Amino acid sequence: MTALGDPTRQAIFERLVEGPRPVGELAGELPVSRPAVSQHLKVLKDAGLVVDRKVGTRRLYQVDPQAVAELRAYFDAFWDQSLAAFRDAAEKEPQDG
Amino acid sequence: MTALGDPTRQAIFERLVEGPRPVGELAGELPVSRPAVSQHLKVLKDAGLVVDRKVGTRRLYQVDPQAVAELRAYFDAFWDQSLAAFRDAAEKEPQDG
DNA sequence: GGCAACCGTCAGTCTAGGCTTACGGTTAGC
DNA sequence: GCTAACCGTAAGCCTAGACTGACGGTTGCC
Repeated sequence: MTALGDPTRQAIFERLVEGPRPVGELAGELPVSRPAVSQHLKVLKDAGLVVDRKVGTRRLYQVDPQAVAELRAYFDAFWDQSLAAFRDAAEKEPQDG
Repeated sequence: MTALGDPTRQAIFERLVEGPRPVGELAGELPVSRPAVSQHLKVLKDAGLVVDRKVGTRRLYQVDPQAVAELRAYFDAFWDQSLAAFRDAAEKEPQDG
């Protein structure tokens, strides 16, 4: 979660969802330098959100679907829980019924 | 996403999933002061993640299920997309046949 | 009215971390 | 071997923002 908190990192993440991309290409589309992108990618990689592989002199990064699945499950559980708590609170605090 | 990036804010958010809580109670469970919790709650509220209501002299905060639903949908779409891109990349880069 | 409990906001401090520049390492092509 | 392209890392700067202490406002109770 902390990894996706930064706007730049989220922008990188969203681009990597579409498919594998090299570092330089990402930096060209973003208002930050290439090293900055490289650092963000390291954070995303350490968080397990992206994977990388070398292709020639370039390095391709891509979103790991399994990590997204875990985030999905995280909010799935929270949705059920918050919905139940919300109904519960609505019953105890009836404003017009 | 930025709102949930901070660890303290995430801790608050996770507690509010279980049900409505007053500010002072949250502050008692966390290693930060009450004003800090109040400020975090403001951020969460501005982001639309939580809702609040006054009950006597206290103010109860709670997670808005609809906001969680949106986050869920966000990662849902990304999951499909990243999975498709992942398979695609695997076909183009067959390491062992 | 007076007191206590609970909370939001302001001002100020201080640290985490995002960014850039500079450097070195690796790979492809000749 | 030489050059160029691509990238990761280190050092340093600097701003956003997380936190605290102090204050005032509101509500409930006697």
